[in-house]
Amino acid sequence: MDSNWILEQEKLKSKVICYDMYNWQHKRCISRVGGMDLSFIKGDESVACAALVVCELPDCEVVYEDITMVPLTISYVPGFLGFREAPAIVEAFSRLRDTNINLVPECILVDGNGILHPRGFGLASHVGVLCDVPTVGVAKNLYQMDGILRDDDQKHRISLLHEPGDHFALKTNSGNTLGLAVKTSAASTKPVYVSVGHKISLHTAAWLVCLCSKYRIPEPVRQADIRSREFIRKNSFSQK
DNA sequence: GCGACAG
DNA sequence: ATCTTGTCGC
Repeated sequence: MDSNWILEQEKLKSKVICYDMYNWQHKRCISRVGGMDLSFIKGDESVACAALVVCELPDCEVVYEDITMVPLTISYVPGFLGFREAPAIVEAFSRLRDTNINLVPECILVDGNGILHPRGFGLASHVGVLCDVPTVGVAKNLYQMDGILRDDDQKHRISLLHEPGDHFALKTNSGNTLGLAVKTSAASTKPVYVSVGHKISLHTAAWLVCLCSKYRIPEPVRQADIRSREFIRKNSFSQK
């Protein structure tokens, strides 16, 4: 079952575009940024709450939200997160396109990695290709691979990050830059790991993440996280 | 065999 | 991911 997933990732990965398809950064014309996240229930592996929110710049005011309970068919397997979480987001994005095309965001921030992934195809790229929308991967923890390690050198470079916007490249042994460790808020010690999802350059991706960050986690993703958790709590799905 | 392992 | 409250500090 794993080999089929690898073939599927390789097939979809060939469609990934790692450069800007629009000139938002130069013209400063981004108006809406999406964010997605899934929350789970402690003792229930069968369902999860998926959230897709749309924030409007420059203040990241939430102008749209789609919070839904979704069935889970696949368990979490490191390296294959897309197969577990992408379907719910693809459906939510499809609903948004069908019902509120005027609120469709220019880009979606995804919690998880883009091409900063063992096979270059993380959740953010998965969502980007399936929805054919620009995406950025924003991971809270580093997925170690190819010489990109949480070693002392890594810790040292993190300690050198001071101002929001400070960052350093995450390079493989062969010298390829797969992502950036970015300090997004003055208060946080931990950086966020940004990588290209689809149809955006790494530089623009980091710029956008910083543009949307009031706290460590960029607002669109943070709001999706808050709202999906709250939905589970209010509906007492936890007492199962 | 042992350790690693986004969410 | 989730289990979990308050608390120390800017």
